[in-house]
Amino acid sequence: MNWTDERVEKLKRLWAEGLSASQIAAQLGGVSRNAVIGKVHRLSLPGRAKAGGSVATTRTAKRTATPPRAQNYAPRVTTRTVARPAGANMLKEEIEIEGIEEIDIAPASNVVVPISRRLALTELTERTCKWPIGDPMKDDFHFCGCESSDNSPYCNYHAKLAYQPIGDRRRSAR
DNA sequence: CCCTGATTCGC
DNA sequence: GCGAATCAGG
Repeated sequence: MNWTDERVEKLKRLWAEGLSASQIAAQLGGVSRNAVIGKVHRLSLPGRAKAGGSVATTRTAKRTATPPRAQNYAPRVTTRTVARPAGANMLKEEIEIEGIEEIDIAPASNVVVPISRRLALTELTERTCKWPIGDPMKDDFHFCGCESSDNSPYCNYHAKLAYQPIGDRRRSAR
């Protein structure tokens, strides 16, 4: 990949927004984080205030202080729709999911709700939360990206929103 | 070990 | 100019 004007502009914009070099590299595609950092230096763009610090982490910590709104945590397991191609037959598994009793997933008021790091698909690792956010058909589609809990594709918070592990599913009375 | 940016230097 | 390798750090 070469540094076209378009890619350079995107680099400048994302760098100014505070994204890390690796995140920018993933957004641009075809370049490593080293390439991004090298380019930043060659462009004489202002470096980070504190070397080694994580801007994304800092922003997350700052925004986490925002009190969670109760509206976001209403039980919704039984009403959550499952995305699938139009006209596709409902799978047995999905039918069973609709039978799960409602689970109170509202966190206590003192629970810290992780804020999305807004990672792109290519930025996900084995230890980042893979909870999708937004419309996959739109530009701003991203994933939570918070640190995932052990043996889970999601962070602690989103794991509570996701379906329960098969072995732990509680059936409704009906 | 995960990650961060900074620097060096062969290409 | 480019970026992998490396360094120094959280």
